[in-house]
Amino acid sequence: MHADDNPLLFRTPPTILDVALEAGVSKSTVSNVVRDATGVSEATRRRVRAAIERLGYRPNVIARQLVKRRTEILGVVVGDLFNPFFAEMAKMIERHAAARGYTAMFCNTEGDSQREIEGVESLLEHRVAGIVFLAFSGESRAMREAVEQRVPVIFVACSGDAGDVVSVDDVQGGTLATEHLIAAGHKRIAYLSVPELEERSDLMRLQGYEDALRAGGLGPPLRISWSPPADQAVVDGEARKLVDVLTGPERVTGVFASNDFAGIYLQEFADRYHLRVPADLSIVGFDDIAMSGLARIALTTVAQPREQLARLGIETLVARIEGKLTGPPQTRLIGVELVKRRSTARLIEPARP
Amino acid sequence: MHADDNPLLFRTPPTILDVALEAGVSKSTVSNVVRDATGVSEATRRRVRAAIERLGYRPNVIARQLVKRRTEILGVVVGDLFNPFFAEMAKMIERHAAARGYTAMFCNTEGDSQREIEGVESLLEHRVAGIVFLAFSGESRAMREAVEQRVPVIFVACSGDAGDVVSVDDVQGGTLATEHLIAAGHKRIAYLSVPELEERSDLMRLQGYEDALRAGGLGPPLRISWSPPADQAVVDGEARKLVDVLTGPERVTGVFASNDFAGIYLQEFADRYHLRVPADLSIVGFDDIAMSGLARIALTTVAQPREQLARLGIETLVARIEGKLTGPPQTRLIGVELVKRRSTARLIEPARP
DNA sequence: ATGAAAGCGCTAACAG
DNA sequence: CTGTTAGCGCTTTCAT
Repeated sequence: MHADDNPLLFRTPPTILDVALEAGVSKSTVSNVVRDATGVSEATRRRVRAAIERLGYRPNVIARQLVKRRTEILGVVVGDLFNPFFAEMAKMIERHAAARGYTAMFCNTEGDSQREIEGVESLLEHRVAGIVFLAFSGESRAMREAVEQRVPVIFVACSGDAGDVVSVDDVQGGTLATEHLIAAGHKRIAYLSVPELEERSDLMRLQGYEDALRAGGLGPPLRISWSPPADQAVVDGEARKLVDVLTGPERVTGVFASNDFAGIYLQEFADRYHLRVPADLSIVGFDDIAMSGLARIALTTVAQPREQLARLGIETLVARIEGKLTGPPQTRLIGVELVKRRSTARLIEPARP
Repeated sequence: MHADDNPLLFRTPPTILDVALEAGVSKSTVSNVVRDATGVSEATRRRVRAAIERLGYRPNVIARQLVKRRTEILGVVVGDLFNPFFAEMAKMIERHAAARGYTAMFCNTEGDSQREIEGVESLLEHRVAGIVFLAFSGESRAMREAVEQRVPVIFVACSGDAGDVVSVDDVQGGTLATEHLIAAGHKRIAYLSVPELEERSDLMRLQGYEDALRAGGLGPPLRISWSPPADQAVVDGEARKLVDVLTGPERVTGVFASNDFAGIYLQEFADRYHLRVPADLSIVGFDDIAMSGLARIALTTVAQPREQLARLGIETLVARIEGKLTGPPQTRLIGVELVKRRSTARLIEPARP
């Protein structure tokens, strides 16, 4: 009947033609059955189904993609799966994509823009139907081409101007976090960022921090860049020992960390140096990853509604892909909430002379 | 020259034919240039390269896959990205795959065997070159067909008999963990597992636990199944309040948790009930995820060499794919080490009458 | 060194 | 209701 007499061993996967031969019909009929197209008699349908079953036929998505000139693969560009925020987002993105019939192809950029470009390049070669950026380090040639070639792009929990954006209001979040510290009586409040966070979100959270500082009559802003668990950090462009920033009379008493990952590692750093959190140092994070909610971590943080971001992100991207959404890129900003936990407390000022 | 006069807007991606026309050569020549094949004069090569650049041509991987009848996509079946162990493994697997020219396609099964089957099915339809299981819930039809159709399969940090295995010695790990508790004077030691862990690893760690218990003259084994953060747990098949197991004169003083995730949530549970870890309860985990190393968590645990697992796993799988490794499935078990931290301590026995 | 031609497995008109 | 046919964009002999 078909090429291989031993259908169970060492066979090359059966094709639609094998099924057609086996069922005694034409390729098209098999195709119609497989695609659940109308206009196939119930009898034929059954016969074809039986043949498919017998042969263990599985449609070759690649051939289908080639002729339809589109895939149902979504590219997902992730900052760093090591950071639970990305891992949790990645999981939700994958789930929503799968629910809508799309498969996810991941690229972990590890914050490296070269890897990001290569990743996008590879996604584009695979002709993904759309790209989800969970982190985006900046415009590049690959990006521009992606847009030119009309691959819909969405920025989820980050931002870029090549496509739709579904994100939180980073400025508002930064303000919320900083206001919380100000309200607790802190005067010297720093902004801490780690290299893993992509630049735009970083800048906007910094912006919110600066706004709040100014509004509170405090200042000047103090910006710390730190790669945990290093001893050194860059403070306002100058290399200093991090511990020096957190001790002494002029010490920083409140830190708004650009994300929970940074906040938790700062807390770890404080523990190591016997600085008490929150007695000596109050810390606010951003994201509200699961870990931050543990009693032992108890990080006060700005919560990102991850589930909502993922859902809206996929919804929007799929609408673009399927042509149900047209027009210029849309930005949808979701409000954030501060979750108060035990990493922040009212500042106990030493008595002044 | 080619179909679209405005190459920057709304164009369908240029094909190899567009490039050929643009460069004034044949498709084959372009193909030869793209694939860096020998036998193309330097002059032609340059002309073709220029045309590619001008048009922004990017080879269509799908067409290539169709004709070569193989992809360079690796399917990765992940248990649950929410668990940092999987997230960290996923990241490393992706990195090693990318380093060898393979792209990763992920399926998050969330411990659900139905989702696992659908995921594998989808991977198979996409004609992935191989499948990496980071979690495996059991044999299924899809699995059997995967093997029949000769898609190489590898089980990393888990096990199955349809392909090669690169994993740790779960029994040894379970023994190590339990022996540590025994050596610290604990008499009533329980084994705790959460539903997310796949069955085979679970069973083997349980086995190691039972072995150690027996060797230490202790017993009978006590097995707790718990879904954090529930109050109830199933203890030796019987539903009980978890807190009751951990309090009272006959209380369990040492727990070997089947993974860090479970261990950390048990610690959280203990904190909530004001049980002191390790004074009232010693906990040993398994995996050594980054979180366990934080001073505030400080979970004693059996470390899985994740980097090594990922590297060996991809190495082996790629060797199978490329035909450099043949013969029956191989199992490679890697030794584990106990990392002692502050979640375990010597048992202070109350004075006996 | 280059080109022509035959598919890879499938879908989608269009005929019958 | 079913079959025929013409590609999708690429690789790969085989000629030239």
